[in-house]
Amino acid sequence: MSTHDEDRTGGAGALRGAPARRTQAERRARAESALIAAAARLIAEHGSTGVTLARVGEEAGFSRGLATHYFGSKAALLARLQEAALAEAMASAAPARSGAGAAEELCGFARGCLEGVRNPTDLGRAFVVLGAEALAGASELTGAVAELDARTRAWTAEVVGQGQRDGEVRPGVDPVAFAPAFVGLLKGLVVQAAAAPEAFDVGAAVAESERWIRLALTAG
Amino acid sequence: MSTHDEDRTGGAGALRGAPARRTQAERRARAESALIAAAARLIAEHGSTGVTLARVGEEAGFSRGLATHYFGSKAALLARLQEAALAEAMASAAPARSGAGAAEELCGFARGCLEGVRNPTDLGRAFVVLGAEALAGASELTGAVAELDARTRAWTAEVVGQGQRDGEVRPGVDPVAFAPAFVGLLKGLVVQAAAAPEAFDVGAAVAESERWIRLALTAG
Amino acid sequence: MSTHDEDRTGGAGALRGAPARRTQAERRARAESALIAAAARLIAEHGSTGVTLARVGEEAGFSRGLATHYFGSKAALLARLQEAALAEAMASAAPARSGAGAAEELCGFARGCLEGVRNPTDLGRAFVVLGAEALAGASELTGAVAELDARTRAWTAEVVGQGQRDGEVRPGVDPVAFAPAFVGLLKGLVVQAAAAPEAFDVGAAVAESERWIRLALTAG
Amino acid sequence: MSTHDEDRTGGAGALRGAPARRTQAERRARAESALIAAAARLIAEHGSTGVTLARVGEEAGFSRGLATHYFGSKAALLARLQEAALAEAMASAAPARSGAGAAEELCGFARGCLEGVRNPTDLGRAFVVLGAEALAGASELTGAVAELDARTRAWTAEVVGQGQRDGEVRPGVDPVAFAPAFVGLLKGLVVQAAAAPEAFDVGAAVAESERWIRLALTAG
DNA sequence: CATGAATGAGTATTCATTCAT
DNA sequence: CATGAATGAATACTCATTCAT
Repeated sequence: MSTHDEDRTGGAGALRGAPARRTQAERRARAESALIAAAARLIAEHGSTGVTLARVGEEAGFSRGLATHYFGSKAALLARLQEAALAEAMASAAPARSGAGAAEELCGFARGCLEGVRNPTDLGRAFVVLGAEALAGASELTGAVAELDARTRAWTAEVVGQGQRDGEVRPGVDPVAFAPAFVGLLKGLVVQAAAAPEAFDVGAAVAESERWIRLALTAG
Repeated sequence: MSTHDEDRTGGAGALRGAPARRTQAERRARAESALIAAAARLIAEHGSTGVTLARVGEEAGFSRGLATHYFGSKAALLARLQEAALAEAMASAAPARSGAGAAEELCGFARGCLEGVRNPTDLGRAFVVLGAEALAGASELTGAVAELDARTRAWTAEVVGQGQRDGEVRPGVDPVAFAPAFVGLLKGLVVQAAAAPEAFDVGAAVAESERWIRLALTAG
Repeated sequence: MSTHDEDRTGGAGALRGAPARRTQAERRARAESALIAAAARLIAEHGSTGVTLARVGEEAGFSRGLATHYFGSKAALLARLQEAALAEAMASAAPARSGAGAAEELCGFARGCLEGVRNPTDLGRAFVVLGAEALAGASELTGAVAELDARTRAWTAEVVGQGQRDGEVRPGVDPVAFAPAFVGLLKGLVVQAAAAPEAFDVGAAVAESERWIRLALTAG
Repeated sequence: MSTHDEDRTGGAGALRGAPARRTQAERRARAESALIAAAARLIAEHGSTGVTLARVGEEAGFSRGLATHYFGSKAALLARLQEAALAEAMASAAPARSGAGAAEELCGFARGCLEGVRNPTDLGRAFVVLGAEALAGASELTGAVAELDARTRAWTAEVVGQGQRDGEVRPGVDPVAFAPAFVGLLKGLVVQAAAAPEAFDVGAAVAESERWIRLALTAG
């Protein structure tokens, strides 16, 4: 195909060749994205049981068979979806150090997490749902969730340790024990909010959580 | 059949009638319990997808049709299971006040929760699994989980408020904001531990959490 | 693409034109052969169910769509394959008369058949498989197999008749009745050997068969 | 049905338990037989590819799902069918010794086989078809076919050996080498006749085969 | 009361085929 | 000419549910 284009366009062949290929590839990539987005939407709304390959195809505006055609199996589709969702989650899991103090950095992360609860993306919700279902142990996502947790804990412990070296954090604090409590506090809030967003004042809960974090870093 | 026989045997009807009925009712109750226990086991091990009415019957040592016969539909069986699991969970959700101080009461509850992670019951695991799947909103369990959370938060706030009236808890603390942070901390730890029990030191994390709770109750 | 290049390079058109076309035709013929060979391989290994148009293309080292592009439909591909396999089989079905005596000619043919069992070609195996499946009557190959049998019988009868005219074969033998027995003996041995090559001594069986054939030609 | 009868016949209550069960079991057994018969019919006519679980159910006069319900998978259904067909085939494969002479016994068997070609049962045709398809090596029937062949060869060798001990068969004949030739002759005739019943005179071919067999047993 | 036979709807998956590039 | 994107029909298999015994 690139040859055809080059044959036609003549001169600027060097630039044209790629687009021709990209057209097919683009079509494919675009359709794949659409399918994954559709799958995320469906999972976010109906759980992974509510997702069928046929529905994914139709939700994305294609035929019933396309999702199967691309991903081969439902498991593969879910795997791809998890990959995408995990990448999105990972991006925020261990953010680059901002250079602010430890307390500020941790509290900023906490606010970011809860903000994600208020304006969730389909992919984010799908990740939560899949992660939750993975608790049954049936899924391969279990490992991914565990890794994400571990990564966030490691980042937390590092921030706390740095705060100690900077003299901001009380020396008696054990960064390694601190981390799971911190991660737990956030996860627990997120899960509560996900189950019943209106049942309590999320803003106040975040503020209270920040109070806890600052106390845990500095008080004895 | 045994009823038929006993009905027919007539004679000592006055004496026989009640026991016979109780025997029937007991048998029924016993079989139902066995079915629910089997369902809990299956869900705990294979997730809610792995549960079929036929398998429940066989897992319980009965025929393939019995679960349908008793519960009528799969939805009804799951509802009954949720009910049972919820009852078990509720029992520990808002424990009777022990009379100890607020900090001690909350920390004791925290230790109890994490203990539950270490020695889980089938019903408990089934509840976690169903609750997790309920996040998708597809299930009717969502409401139950939310109610459980709410109840635990209410209990927490009450304990904190009582602590303030007793002078043990710092007056500046807002019990209503405190509660979701407390519940979140526990839920988050439980979920982390459920996903990867060996990934971190649960005991140390619990100790650290107690430190946080005591600080949040008393420090400024 | 190389053709395009050649088309474009123009210049020596008179000389280039024909070769270019021949190259095209050759390429096509070569690709078709490769596709048919790939199909034969797949059928020989996995039965006709294991053959898909896409797999044939890939097995041959081309794209998934090429087999469809060339043959139009699966039926057409199988037809072409059968044609090719039949041609190969026919070549040995009624070999040119060697000029040896009838007994020697028939025994030589028998040895050749059994040799084919030991070193089968993909095309040969595909023919056996397709022919076997054709027994159900679903395929159009049934006729081809029958024709092949008929042709071999005709050749056999002719060899026997010639043997009678040469005085080598006993006059009482009916060539037309002799033929199906001869063909049956060979087919039956081939099939037995194909089903379980190690279950009996093929060499001894061939020797015994030769004894039968010589006796049937000469003894009373 | 039998229950109805017995219900009507009254009296013999002690006999009641079993029949009730038998009715269910009978229903099942009858339906299973009907399904297998339907499957045999379909395979005989359309080959194993033409057999669908749904079609089997409908052909048998039941629902589309019943075959799956009973046999669990298509492979299992085919296995059951093979079992049944093999049992039928085995029954004639190594018949009880008739006490007649070796030649008579073998020729009688040959006539029986060819007779089976003229009046085939669905199960018999299904066996031939499945056996033929098994040549591709994909099926598990390959082993069954091989075993059937081996058994027939063993019976043949035994008959020949006994004939030698009786002085009817020439001592120089090797029973073990004789057997595959004999079995091959029959199989080959059967296959030729199956492919094209009208293409040659089966009766004459059988007579000629008998001539071969008698010669092979007695002539030098 | 209890069993299990029978049904049929739903779903994943395969694959020939059509069509755009 | 060649690739591969997209479709849709066919089919194996699962399972809740109904019904006969």
